[in-house]
Amino acid sequence: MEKEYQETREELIKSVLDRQPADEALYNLAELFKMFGDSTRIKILYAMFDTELCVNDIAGVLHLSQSSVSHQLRILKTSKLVKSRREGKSVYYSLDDEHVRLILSMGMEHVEE
Amino acid sequence: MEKEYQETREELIKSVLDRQPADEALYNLAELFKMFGDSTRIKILYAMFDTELCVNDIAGVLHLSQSSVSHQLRILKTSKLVKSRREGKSVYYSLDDEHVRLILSMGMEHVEE
DNA sequence: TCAACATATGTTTATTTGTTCATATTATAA
DNA sequence: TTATAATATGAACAAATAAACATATGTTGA
Repeated sequence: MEKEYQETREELIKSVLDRQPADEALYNLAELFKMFGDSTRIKILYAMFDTELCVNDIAGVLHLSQSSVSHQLRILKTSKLVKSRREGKSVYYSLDDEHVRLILSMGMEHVEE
Repeated sequence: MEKEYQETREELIKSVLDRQPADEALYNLAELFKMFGDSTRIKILYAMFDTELCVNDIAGVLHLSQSSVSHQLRILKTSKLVKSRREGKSVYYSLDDEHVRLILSMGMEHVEE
């Protein structure tokens, strides 16, 4: 009856709230995925999937402007998705973390279905 | 020497290009991640992590407007991340795919470090 | 120190996108 | 069939953001 349904519903709502991660965690999670949510950045990340590359190489390979690549790399670095090291005039970028590869692969799997 | 380095470099570039997925696949991948790249949508998805919910419940639990939730659910449904079934006046939404849970979990793991 | 090369960064602009408000659609019960 | 509840949708607006352009910074070799 009505009363029982109400209680069950409230319990459901309560359990959802209990399981729901803190807003801050979810905000950070969204920020993380946002990094992968742009074609240019995805291309850059994939190009570095198993090798480090310098800015000019990335721009050349992907037919992007140096400025655009540099801007995006900065964003990716701020988000700790890539790291860099300087060698002479060049700066070599690479994926910062095995998780980045995992997330990329997992997403690609889903898309390829 | 210069020549050898050049060849190695060119080979590297070539191998990167060989491994790089098609632009269309990368575009689709970016579109997928874009869905997870918004706080509101992430909250909605997480709320449905292990239960179906109707629009009003989601709006109530997450303190969002009915309109906003409905708009976002439509976007999520178009992207095949959620599915829905109607029961009387209510429409129940749930995650469409085990991959969605996996991607959420993988991302959360990375964030929680 | 100066020229060149590689990268970084500031600014502007155009586009995308999430929210709100108003209204339409759909379904149920009286 | 009419009132009400639940959801969907269209339009306007504001905020976020990616790209382009110009310029600055840093590095090396002559």
